[in-house]
Amino acid sequence: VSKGERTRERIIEQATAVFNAKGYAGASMSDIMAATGLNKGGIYNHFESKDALALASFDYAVEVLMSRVDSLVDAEATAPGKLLALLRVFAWNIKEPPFEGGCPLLNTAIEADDAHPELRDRVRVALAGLQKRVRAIVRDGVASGELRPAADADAAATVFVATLEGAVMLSNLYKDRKHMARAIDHLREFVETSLRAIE
Amino acid sequence: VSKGERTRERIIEQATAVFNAKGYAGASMSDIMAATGLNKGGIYNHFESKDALALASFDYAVEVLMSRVDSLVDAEATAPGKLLALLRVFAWNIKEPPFEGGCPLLNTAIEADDAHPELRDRVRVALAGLQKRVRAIVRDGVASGELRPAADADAAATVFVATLEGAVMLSNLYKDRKHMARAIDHLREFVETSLRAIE
Amino acid sequence: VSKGERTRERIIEQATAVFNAKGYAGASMSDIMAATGLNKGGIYNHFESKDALALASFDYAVEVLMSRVDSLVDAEATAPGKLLALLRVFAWNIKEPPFEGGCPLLNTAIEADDAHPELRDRVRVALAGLQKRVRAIVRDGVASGELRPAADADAAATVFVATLEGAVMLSNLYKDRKHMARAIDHLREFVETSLRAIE
Amino acid sequence: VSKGERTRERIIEQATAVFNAKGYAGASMSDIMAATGLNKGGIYNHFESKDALALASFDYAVEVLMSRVDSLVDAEATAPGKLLALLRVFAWNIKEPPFEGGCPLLNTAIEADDAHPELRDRVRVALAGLQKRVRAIVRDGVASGELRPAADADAAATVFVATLEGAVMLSNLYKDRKHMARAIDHLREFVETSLRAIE
DNA sequence: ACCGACGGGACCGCCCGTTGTT
DNA sequence: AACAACGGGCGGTCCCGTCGGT
Repeated sequence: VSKGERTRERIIEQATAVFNAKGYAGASMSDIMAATGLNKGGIYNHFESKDALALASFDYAVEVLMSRVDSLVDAEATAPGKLLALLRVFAWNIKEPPFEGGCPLLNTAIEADDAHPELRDRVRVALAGLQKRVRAIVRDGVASGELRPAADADAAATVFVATLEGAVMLSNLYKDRKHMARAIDHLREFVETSLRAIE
Repeated sequence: VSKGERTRERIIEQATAVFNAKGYAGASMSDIMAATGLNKGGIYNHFESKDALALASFDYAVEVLMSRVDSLVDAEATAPGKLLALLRVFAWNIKEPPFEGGCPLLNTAIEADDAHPELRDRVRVALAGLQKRVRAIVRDGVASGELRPAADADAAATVFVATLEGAVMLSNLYKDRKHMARAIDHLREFVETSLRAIE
Repeated sequence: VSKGERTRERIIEQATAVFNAKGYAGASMSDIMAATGLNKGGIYNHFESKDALALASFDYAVEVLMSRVDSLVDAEATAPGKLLALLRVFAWNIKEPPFEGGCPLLNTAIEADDAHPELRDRVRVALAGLQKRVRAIVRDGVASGELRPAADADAAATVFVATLEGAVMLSNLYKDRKHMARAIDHLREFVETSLRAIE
Repeated sequence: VSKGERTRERIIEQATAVFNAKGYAGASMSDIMAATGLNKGGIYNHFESKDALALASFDYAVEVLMSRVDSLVDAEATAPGKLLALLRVFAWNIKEPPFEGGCPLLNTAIEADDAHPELRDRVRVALAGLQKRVRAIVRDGVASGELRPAADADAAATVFVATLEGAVMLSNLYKDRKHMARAIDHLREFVETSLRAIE
């Protein structure tokens, strides 16, 4: 791995933190210069524009987030276990956030929606990936008989993502994890009483 | 009402639309000049800074939002009726949004969280108001026997707001109302099976 | 005439001098700020971009140049007289240049040719106007019998403009009016021996 | 010839094209990197600054230009023949330009006049060389009796260069060779009727 | 001999807010 | 009450040139 390669990675890591805390528009290249300790020339050697850096940073954030999902969800064998694992990921993210300033998916979805088409498309893909994950778990669970046949995979995907992202917003706004805890309790109850197959 | 008073109102209304679509940092005074048809001096006569206008605009947005809540919720007599009415408010907001660019509460919560303390405090108050509303309905419902005694008013408040705001984000991101529809279906089911008193 | 109007004129006058001396690309907005004594905001209030100012400046330069042509050429009654008057205009421009840095038409033609289509189109129009002027004089002179019937108006237009602009370049390069003087002598001879009707 | 030597030549050749098309100020080292396929270090190994490269490029352009002059003029034996050969060089340059973007002598004379003293001095030398050439031909022609004794060598030098360079400007500006054709016709006529000795 | 990372600075354009003028 | 001129400053981008490495 060359020196430039490592610098590029370092820039992305630092920039992701800055972008997530201040927003893409709110973060200036000067902020990123300060965070990386590099000068203008040093950054523009690796990224041809602020936008290019923003996209790379978002991709990196998604990668980090999904690796957390993978590590906990893949460790579980059953469908209900995987769903509960996903809830623990969000609890983890609140307790030990990978990035300051809240969930990059939510933040970017809000900011990019009307302002930044390219970024918006990437959030769509990323959030669709998260929903697809839930959907697949539910479908597999239905097929294996762990979840009841009537379980609606699409609906579950929306409900999980919406509730959890909404709870991220509330917990960060009030700096109080109780909102996430309540959302998780609710979804756990939802899994147990509405999705899990009746023995 | 004086002429100046009416101008001030007009500025706020137009500015609210601009701020909600572009964000507080992303919207420039030029944007607001263009939206209002006024010149700099005309605006700064009524607001001493961009920030002051932002605060007034946010307050106005909350007012509009809450009046929708009032109009539908107050028309219902029972606790379950009021909860379902709240769901209809969010369906309404998706179908006929009072402002372009999504829910001002959510947008502002995301943008102001780390960047704008004054605004963040107001979002806290506004979202607390919304939760308090749910909480009061649930408590009244429990007291009146319409809802089961075990219904957790605090948890319900968080779950309602989190799920609905999360669904606003998804529906706006994908320009597809189905996410809101699913969230509403879920919450309706939640009301019927977990909150409503068993006869 | 409002104050802003007068400021705008002043900016154009000063900017024309700067642009003509340093070229459009070579002149910075800072140079123009220094020349006008105004700040960025003050200039961008009157011109939406450096380009817009460049175009206005070029138009102004052409105006000044053509007014010199008008004042001397229109004072003459005969075709040969008008042609010789045009030569005196170029002598005047060398002796008392309206702008530092040479002929704006020549400078702009060279710089804009490959780099600035909008400006190039304006130079084309301006230089075509100058040639048209010569052409009209020659045609009128032929019609009136002052010039010989074989006089080629188109060729004369090209020869006059090419020779004089080339002489401007040489005189400015060597800071020596003799090149212009020689070009003028040559063209005067050309008028007398090749164009003027034989009595 | 070493490898470095050949690289140096290649850089100069490519840079000359870039400088002539974009101007010395308008051309960036990035442009030259792109044109040469070399990287910064590769170029700065051979030239200590952009300026040094600009000077070398100008010298190279002059060399190419003068070799065209030599090849056609030296092939002629008589003074009038040499003068007409010079006209054919300019026709050739318009039809098959050695460099994109017009005559390097004219371009550089215009751009460097007020902005780049070192370069300006070199243009002076180069254009003085061209005029000296004409002057020598005329003087030799007078001495040999091919041209009439009254022929003014200095004036002829100025007139030739001014008219031809002016015509280069017009032909390039309008992308139309007719201006050069007219200038050449005029100068040919000038040679025949004003310079050539009367038999 | 050549590459590539990087510093430091200048560019144009836009920003917000003030001030004088209608 | 509203307009319009203007100051001062920061935004992202690109520049030239240096220097460590290959």
